[in-house]
Order: sequence, then structure tokens, then C-alpha cells
Amino acid sequence: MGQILAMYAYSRTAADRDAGRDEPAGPLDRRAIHEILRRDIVALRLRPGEKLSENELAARFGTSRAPVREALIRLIEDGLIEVLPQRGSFVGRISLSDMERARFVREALEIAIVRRAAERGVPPGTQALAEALLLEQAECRDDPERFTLCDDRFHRAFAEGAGLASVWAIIEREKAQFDRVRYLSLPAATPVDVLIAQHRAILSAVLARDPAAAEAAMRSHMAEVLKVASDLALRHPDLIQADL
Amino acid sequence: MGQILAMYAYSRTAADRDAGRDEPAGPLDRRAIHEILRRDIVALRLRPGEKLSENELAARFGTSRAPVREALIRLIEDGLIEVLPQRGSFVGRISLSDMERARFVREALEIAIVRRAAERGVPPGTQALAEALLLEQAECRDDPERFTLCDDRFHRAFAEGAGLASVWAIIEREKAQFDRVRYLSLPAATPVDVLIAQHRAILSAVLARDPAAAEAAMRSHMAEVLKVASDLALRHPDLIQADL
DNA sequence: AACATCATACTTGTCGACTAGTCAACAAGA
DNA sequence: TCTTGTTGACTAGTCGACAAGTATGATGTT
Repeated sequence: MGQILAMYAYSRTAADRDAGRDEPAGPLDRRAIHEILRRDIVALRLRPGEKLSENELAARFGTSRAPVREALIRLIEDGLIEVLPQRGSFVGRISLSDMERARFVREALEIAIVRRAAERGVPPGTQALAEALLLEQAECRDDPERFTLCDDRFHRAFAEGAGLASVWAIIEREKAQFDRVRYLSLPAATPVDVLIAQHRAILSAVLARDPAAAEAAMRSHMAEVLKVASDLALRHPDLIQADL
Repeated sequence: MGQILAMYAYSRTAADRDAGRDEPAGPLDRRAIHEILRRDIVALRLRPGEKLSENELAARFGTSRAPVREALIRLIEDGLIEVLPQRGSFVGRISLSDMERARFVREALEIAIVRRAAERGVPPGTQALAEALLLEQAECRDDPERFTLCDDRFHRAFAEGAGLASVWAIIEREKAQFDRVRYLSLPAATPVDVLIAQHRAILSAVLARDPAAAEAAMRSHMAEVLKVASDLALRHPDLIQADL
């Protein structure tokens, strides 16, 4: 890990790293730029504390500074970057208090979602999708990044099944805060089988129309997913927001 | 030519309405512009569907279009305006599905907040503040706008007391969706005494360290606060988003 | 050597002009 | 009368240049 960290030296890494990646060739609008940068930040390709020059980004995306600025403004709202006027824009360091807020919000909303799903039931398509995703999770137990993707889709399926797809958008915004930590902890994550078993328990409770059981299952799942984060964060002090 | 301008019935209304209002004289940055517009939209001084020309706004605020655009982008994220490229920016109509999402999110988060407050207790300052706000609410029972303000501060007090002030920021963003309806319904709102009694019940449950009671009290309070909205919205079809 | 000062090269913030796209009024033709 | 094409005004989106502020490093002085 230390070698990898060393590779991410500050200077012209952003351009180098993107050299091989596929970036849409055509003109990029602020939405596309926002999405690309968001992904780069969450996946730690842009490291916490790293400087983001509007000029450099404009050159990288082949536009002027205006679309870049507008994308950065959205990233500010996402809590992913900080702008110090006349000084520079920087990838936000991982803030423990932000993570705690994200954790709280996600737990509250996901519990409310599965409760409603259990109370009102979900359409058959949702059940089929959830079961398919469970199988896929078992398949890709050795590909943490793919598993993470399936994990997200599984959770989102309940929101959509309960008619609360738009609530998932809020969770997704908050989730970015500790997704960065998740990328740090992919090797040391909780055993996949445990997570799949928890997923199965959530699905069973929802299908059994048992809100209390669904809440309990989701609550313990959240505790499992999130507990890794805090001590892992402490092992990477350079990425953590200094105490205020 | 003059006729064309005259047909833009809304073109001068915004300026007219603001004629008497106090607007900071100095140069406004994107944050100030965003806040002013946000308040205008929530208070229905800018009506749903009304056109917002970047040029007009720039003239109104005495800046160029750049800060205005950046403020509008934040308002897009707040779900308060819609931008149709090359056509115009418009104050978003009140969307029933957005209101439902906001209702769901607020309920889930506020319940989680008071549960935690009841579980872990709140500092004495919070208790004093909440009690003071209860008295103030009783005082200004005849001033709906002031009461609304006290109402918000009462709810926020619990979030801050539970160490979750940042969660309140999320609630506040969502709240904007049905705050506009609240401005419509101020005359026909729920009797103030009922609301104050519910507030008192919430505070009592929290102070008694009874999470279940706190949740129940908050849940019924939310139901009360939010039930007016939907039928009231139907009485103002011009302000409502047409069904998709 | 240590300190103050200044020049320079950055940064974000702002501005006015330009582009491409949309819409409505209007005119020509069937 | 209806359709079609044109024109002109208006829109958001984009761009390059400049303003205002900051950090850095060289320079001159003590």
C-alpha cells in the first residue's frame, strides 16, 4: 500500500492517471464533468487534499473554465471538494463527522425504506431483481469492486420497489462520504458471505411482510457495513480531516 | 416591439415586488444570490412556473450572469428551479412526488433524531432552549410566519442537542418542497395549540429518555404537520406540477 | 547569516461578447 | 384559409480576458 501511495505523488498525476482511461471525446458539459470528477474522487483516483486547478481541469476536459467551475460547485455541495477563494480548490479530506452524518442518514433512510417495503409489499419485479442480485453477489465474491456495485444495486432495488427511488438519490449523495473509505478497505472488508447472508435476511423479512424483522436485519447490516470505516480511517491520517 | 415586451407580463413583476424589500446594496456573490432567490421561491414571492431570466436577475443583483448562473445551479440541486436549455429558467412547480419524498425523508430523519436524543439525552442548554421556544410559540400564536420560524428552531434544537446539526441541513433542504405549500396554507393551518401540545409531548418524551414515546410523538406530529399539504395543493392547480 | 521587501506566478472570481438553439410573429404561396 | 419559410428577438451555454487576492522565492539590506 505504501508503494501505491507513493505513486500518487501530487504533481501531474491527474493527467497521467487519465492517460489510459476512457474519457468521452466529445465536448463535455458540466454534468459530465461533475460525474467524472465525482467518480475519480470516490474511487480515490483523486486523493484527499490534492489540488484541483480549474485551469488544469479545463485543459483536461477540453473546455473553458466555466463548465468546470459549475461542476465544482456541485461537488462542493456534495461535500467532496473545498474551495478557498483566491487560493485553490482541493479534494476534501475525509471528515469523521461527515462520515458519521452520512452513516446516520443512511441508516435512518434505509430502515424507513425497508419498513415501508415490508409494510406495503414490493412488486414481483423487485423480488426477482433482488434474488438475481443475490446470486450475482455470490458469483463475484472475489471481485470486491463488482461486489460493491451489486451491493448498491441490491439496496437501491428496495427503494425502487417501495416507490421511493428518489430517496435513494439522497442516500447515494451521502454514501459518497464513506465510499471513499470503502475503497481503502476493500481488501480488509467484511467476509462476503456474511454480507450476502444479511442481504438474504433483509429480503426474507420484506417478503414475509414483517417490518420489525426487516428493520432489525437492516440495522445489523448497516452496523456491519459501517463499522470497518472508523478504525480504518485512523490508519490513513493523511486522508483524514484534521480535527477542527 | 413594445407590444412584445408588454406581453412579457411577468417581466417586471419580480422587480416590482422587490421594490420595497431590503436587498443588500453591495456586490452580491453566488451564495447571497442563492439565498435571496431561495427565500423568494419558498415564500412564493416567485411563483411556480414563473420565468427567471439570467439577464434580468443579473441586472437585479447588479452583477454579471456568471454569479447568477452559479446560484441557479444550486437551486436546481435544491429542486426549486428547472432549466430548459436555450429556452429559459423557471421556478419549479410544486411536485406532489417531490413533496412525498420530502415528507418521507423528513419523517425518517426527525424520528431517528428524537430517538437518539431520547436514548443519549440532551445537554441542559438544549432543554432550556426548547422550553423557551415553547413559550415563544405560545406567544406568537397569532403570527403564523413567526410561529413557523419558532417551529423550525424547535425542531432544529433536537438535532443540535443530539449532536446531529448537520443532519438538519438535509432536512432543511427537503423541507423547502412543502414549505411553499405551508405558505399557501398559513390561514388554514392546524390550530396552534395542537401543534404546541405535540411539541410538548416530544420534549417530554425526550427528557424522560423514552425513545419509543419520542418516536410516537414525533410521528403523530409529522402526520399533523403534513396532512394539510396534499388537499391544499389540489386547490391550487396552477402551482402544481402536471402529472408526468 | 537573518530579515524585510518586492516581483512574479499562481489561484478563484467576475465580466462582456459570442454561439447555438428555441419560439413567435409575420409574409409569401397554394 | 391553411401551410410553409423567414426573420428577429430571446434564451442558456461557452469562451477568453481581466480583476483581486495569495503564496513563493529572489533580491537587497542590515
